[in-house]
Amino acid sequence: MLDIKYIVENPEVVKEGFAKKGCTINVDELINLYLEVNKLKTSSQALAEEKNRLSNSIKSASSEERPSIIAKSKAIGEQFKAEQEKLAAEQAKLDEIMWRVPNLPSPETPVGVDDSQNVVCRKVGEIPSFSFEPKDHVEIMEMNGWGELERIAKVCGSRTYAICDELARLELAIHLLVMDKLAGYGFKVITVPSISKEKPLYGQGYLPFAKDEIYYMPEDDVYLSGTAELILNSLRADEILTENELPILYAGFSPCFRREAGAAGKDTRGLTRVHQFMKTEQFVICKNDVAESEKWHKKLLQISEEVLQDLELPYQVLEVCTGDMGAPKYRQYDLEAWVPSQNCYRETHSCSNITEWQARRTNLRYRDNAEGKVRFVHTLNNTGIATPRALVPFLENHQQADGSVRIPEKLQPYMMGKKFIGGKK
RNA sequence: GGAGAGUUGGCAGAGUGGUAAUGCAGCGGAUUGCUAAUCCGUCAUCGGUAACUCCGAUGCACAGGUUCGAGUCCUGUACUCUCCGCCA
Repeated sequence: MLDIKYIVENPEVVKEGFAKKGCTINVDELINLYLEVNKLKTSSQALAEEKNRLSNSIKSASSEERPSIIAKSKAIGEQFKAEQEKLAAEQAKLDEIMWRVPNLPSPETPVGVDDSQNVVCRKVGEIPSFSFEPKDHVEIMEMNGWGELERIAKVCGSRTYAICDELARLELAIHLLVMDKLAGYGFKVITVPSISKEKPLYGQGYLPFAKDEIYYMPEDDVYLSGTAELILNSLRADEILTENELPILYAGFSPCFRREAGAAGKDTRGLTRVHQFMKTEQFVICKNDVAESEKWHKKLLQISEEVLQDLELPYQVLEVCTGDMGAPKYRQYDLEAWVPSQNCYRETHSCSNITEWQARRTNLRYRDNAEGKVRFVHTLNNTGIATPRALVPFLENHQQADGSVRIPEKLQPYMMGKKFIGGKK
């Protein structure tokens, strides 16, 4: 959500931002609607004022005066009610649009229409060369008896997964590694529910944009969360924090659910794109200052790069272009890890600065120390790690000739000291 | 699932139909001057205004209703607490 006053005062800036984001909302119509709503507010407030004045005079009025004042007040009340209804209708129109207004992109963000125009910032780590015919992750799992992908699809449907033995342990071990790392950086580790009411989905900016992506359970009027960001973004909703509480850093773990409705036919093999997965999420609430939130944005990126480095995976850093960024985002980096079987990099992390766009939706504010003013916070989010997707590059990059998989040094303490898992017995 | 109690500003907490007390914290100001204290001001959102320290509207969990007038009365919903039941 943007500040409507900012839109009114900077229509050209907003038009340019909308164009870059591929947003078709008509800014001039929006502004006119706002001005119309204000006019109605002014006129209905004048009636309210008169109505209050009359009502309050009744108490001290004599019994002869009362009936005529009551009659007058009643008549104005009717007028007021009619005016209110008009106002409510226009206000609802305005609100409906405001909930669809995207964040404006940062001036540094590359302008583009789709992912083909994302910019590669750097490549880190060496792409492995194998002295044998490398397998893809599904073959490695089959060879080691680590998967039940076909059977589980019959039981639970497509895009589900079941993994076994050392690989099951590995999945959890990676999350523990990431949680410990985040805790070391001062993040508060928190496990959150995967069940959400509707309001947080608007707060995050999932709704009204991506209704098809979300599981909904009508019996209970609740949704399944696609990310802990959803819950963490609303955890402090409606609060007025003190500036001294900031920044607030959360490392949120949760099972995540996505319908993947828009991804028919894509990544149907293996663990890349499943309906249910686990994610440890980085979430930051900081002061309303772009320099401050950009500093945190870089920090979150650095932490997730470290995660990939600890896992010894080659990766590239992308700066996502305006047309490929979601509506909430001011600036976004993606990390992609090398997947040998696909001969390309595939997304593992998505790191975003949302500035105050979500805070306006959740009404999350803080009182500024310097002036005692109430301001909206800035929020940022980044993947810590998401599994089983991260297991795809992991298994494929670390596979050995005998089918075993090497465990990087940083991860070994979480795997009971093992240097390899699987392979010929 | 059943019964009862509750939800008032950043926090605490009064207020049983007639303009939301008071205390604490934070912020601003003044005064005193042995390291702190005293006093004054200060809730949020929105509209008017070039702007405000000015004027006004709205807000007592949320949504309706009754009334000239609702924090207060009525209905529904959400959430919290207590007890009972069920349960991995």
